[in-house]
Amino acid sequence: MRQKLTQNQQKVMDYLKQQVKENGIAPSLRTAAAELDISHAAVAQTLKFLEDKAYIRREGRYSRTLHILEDTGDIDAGQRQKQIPIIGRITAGLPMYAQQEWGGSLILDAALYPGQNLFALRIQGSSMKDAGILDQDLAICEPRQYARDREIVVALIHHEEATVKRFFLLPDGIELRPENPDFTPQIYGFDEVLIQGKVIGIVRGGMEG
Amino acid sequence: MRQKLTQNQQKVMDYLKQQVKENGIAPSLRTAAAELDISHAAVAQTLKFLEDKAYIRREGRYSRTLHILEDTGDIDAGQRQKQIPIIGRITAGLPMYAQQEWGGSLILDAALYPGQNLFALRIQGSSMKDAGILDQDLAICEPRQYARDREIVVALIHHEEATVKRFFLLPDGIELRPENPDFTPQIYGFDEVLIQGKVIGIVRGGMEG
DNA sequence: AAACCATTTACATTTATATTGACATTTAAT
DNA sequence: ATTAAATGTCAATATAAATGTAAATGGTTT
Repeated sequence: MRQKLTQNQQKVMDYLKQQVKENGIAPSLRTAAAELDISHAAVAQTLKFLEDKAYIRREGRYSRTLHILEDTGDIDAGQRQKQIPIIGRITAGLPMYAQQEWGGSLILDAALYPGQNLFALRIQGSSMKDAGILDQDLAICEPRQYARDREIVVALIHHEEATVKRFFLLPDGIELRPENPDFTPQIYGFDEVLIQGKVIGIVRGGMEG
Repeated sequence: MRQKLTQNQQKVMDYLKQQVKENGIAPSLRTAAAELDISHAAVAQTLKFLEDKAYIRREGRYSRTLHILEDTGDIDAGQRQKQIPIIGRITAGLPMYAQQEWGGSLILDAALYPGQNLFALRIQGSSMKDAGILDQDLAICEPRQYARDREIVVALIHHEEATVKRFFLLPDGIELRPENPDFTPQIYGFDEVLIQGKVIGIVRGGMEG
């Protein structure tokens, strides 16, 4: 939804529309200023507001070309919104919703994260630091019961602890490798690890401090 | 269960819902006051009650942004989506609004990223790797003309090159420090660097392969 | 009595508007 | 090419309007 215009902005807007319609080109700042009986810089300032509010679009630095934007507004936004749950803990295969979050859900861009039944997991610790996954990040995950070599996955170890690691398939087991030299890779038997999903993205917020 | 509203509070609540739906933004106190035919302070007071009872949520001290909350205490999903532009290039000191050479737009969670006029910047290179910011990530930025010590900022160097670095204020200049040992910090004079914004979040997608 | 509703008044902050003057760029004339 | 005029930009500044907040006060409802 476009922001509404103030009275003054509407006046300038109307004037612009009329001028463009009559002459095919926008008037110069000083011409407009004279007709509107204000200073040229004031006109320039109002044009800035109009551009901010997406009513007009100007091109180039010193050109007078100016487009009047119709209200075509990107309404496709509604289709692009996707709401996924934020999982707190994963225990015994049953994901538990994290209620301490914002209602336990996260809005994200469907265009960026294709797939269905995605979920988000809040990262604890910095074991995947070198993969650009930090403590408190939200990992966007796609549910999966299997994994391919070198993928970053959400794994449940011993039906208890959920962790995010890089997955390696060994001849006789599974290696879950952190991406941080302070942590050591762990090797498990096939029956010790349950793959829960694959990490397909990261969302980090709250970098206020 | 939420506390029930009084008749008056319900009236104001209904009015707010309708206004937010129509205009996408809450009316000013005095506008609301005029339409409800009470004083502006009365509206403010009722808003406080509504916020206490978790029916609405307001942001900032002097901002008009207001969210309608659902029964569960969540922000209504419709209000939680926020669409921000993805800035493609930052060129020659042009102010932000002029650079909207559509790299597209991004939907994100308004609850996670408060603030107005946010924009996104696609990261090139891995100079901020150790801060968990990787190549091709989308940096969520808040427009800012200044920066505080140690903040991660978007800076324009010599009116040409836009970079994301950690900001340090020195006695006689500015240090822009990468977070990657392969890169070296750079020191600039005050007039060589233009702060364009502050990085408040990261969105990473496409970790398919 | 306590919670709620409402008013008036004063105040701080933000946003919009406007001015002036200097400057850089473009355009047109020479 | 040079010059002059027109034009857009920018900075500093100022003012007005809109807006949210707070305090003091009193009425109404429960």
